[in-house]
Amino acid sequence: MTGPSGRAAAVAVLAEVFRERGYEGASLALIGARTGLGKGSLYHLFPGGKAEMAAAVLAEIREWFEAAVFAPLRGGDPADGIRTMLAQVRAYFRSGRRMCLVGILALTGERDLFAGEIAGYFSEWRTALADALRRAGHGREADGLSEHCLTAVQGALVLARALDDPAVFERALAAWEQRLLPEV
Amino acid sequence: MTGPSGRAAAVAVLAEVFRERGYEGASLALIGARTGLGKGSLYHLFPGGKAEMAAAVLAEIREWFEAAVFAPLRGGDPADGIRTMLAQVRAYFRSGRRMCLVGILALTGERDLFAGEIAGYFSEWRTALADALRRAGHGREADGLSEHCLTAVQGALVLARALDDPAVFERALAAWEQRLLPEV
DNA sequence: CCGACTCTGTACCGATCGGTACAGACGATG
DNA sequence: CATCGTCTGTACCGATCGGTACAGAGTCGG
Repeated sequence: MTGPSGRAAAVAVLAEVFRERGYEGASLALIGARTGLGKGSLYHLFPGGKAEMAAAVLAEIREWFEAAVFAPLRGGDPADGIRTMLAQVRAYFRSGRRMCLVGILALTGERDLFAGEIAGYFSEWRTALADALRRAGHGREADGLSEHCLTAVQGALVLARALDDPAVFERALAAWEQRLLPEV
Repeated sequence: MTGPSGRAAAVAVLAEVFRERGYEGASLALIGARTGLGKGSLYHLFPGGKAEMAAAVLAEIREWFEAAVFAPLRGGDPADGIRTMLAQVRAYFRSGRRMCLVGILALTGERDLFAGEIAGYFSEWRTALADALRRAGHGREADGLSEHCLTAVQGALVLARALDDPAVFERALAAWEQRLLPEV
């Protein structure tokens, strides 16, 4: 019964491959090599082929963020939720060394294939953060702040990779920690 | 003597194709169809093939930004330079409907091929903006502000496309106009 | 009118693409 | 041991990939 666990392990590897090479750049040959799975196994786990692999990765990402980031933002102390978000995001993106697959898929032509998942991911994040900010005392600023914080995270990932300097990402997160949680 | 003008026209089309499909997604067949040029002409204009096409596009982008954005930031009135930058960026990215090719190339595996050009583009922009901000009165904030402004622009482009909502880009630019030019 | 040179359409190359077919290995159940 | 469903390696498919070769069309100065 290696079914679900095997698939989960494959999804984790797939996520890294898609992150590093993009959707088109992740060939089945490369995927096979990295996962250690032949085409037979691959198409047994993901009968829909490459598109289903990417969809599975997106679903897993969404579940992870839902549990680790969005839920803490929506429930409990809002300041704690924001602190949790910042810490989880810093860890998830490996301080700027790991890219955001959702952002990558949004940029290239495959956006149309996964438009719903991509938009849902960001829009859920944005509204969850806005909710926490509203409860934390930011009044009508909450919506704008939330949106700008997400753009800052995405942009910091792009710039960190473009300049090959993870410190860009760290500085962006530090600045937003001060901006979202002004109380000392 | 259609040489240089023909090449310039081809580069303009190439830029759009790469923006829409990414480097790997822009096949020679598609490039041929969009430019109206056969492989013979294509390889006559760009003997280095696809890599040289992308390099030519990157060079043209760099020249455009150098003249339209970086130079105004470095010389003349700093506030005017910043206003010019915001207006040119808004126009260039078509209010969020057009993507940043440099950012796209930075994310996928082709980054290594063009690492120097990509890093140069952002680093030139960052230092030019920081210079203007310093001269405009922002003291030691200038470096941080400049970097965060660039991340905001890149992130806003990603989010605008992910949510299929150019207003995200407009809101980000408006917010940064207020932040960089507080004087009314 | 002649080469010489620039340009371009077409045929073609080997490699690789994503995807399919299928035989057999494997483990559980009887 | 027989059987059945799950899993997997391998051979193969047509299509497309980026790139090359080359013949011929157009365009010059001489």
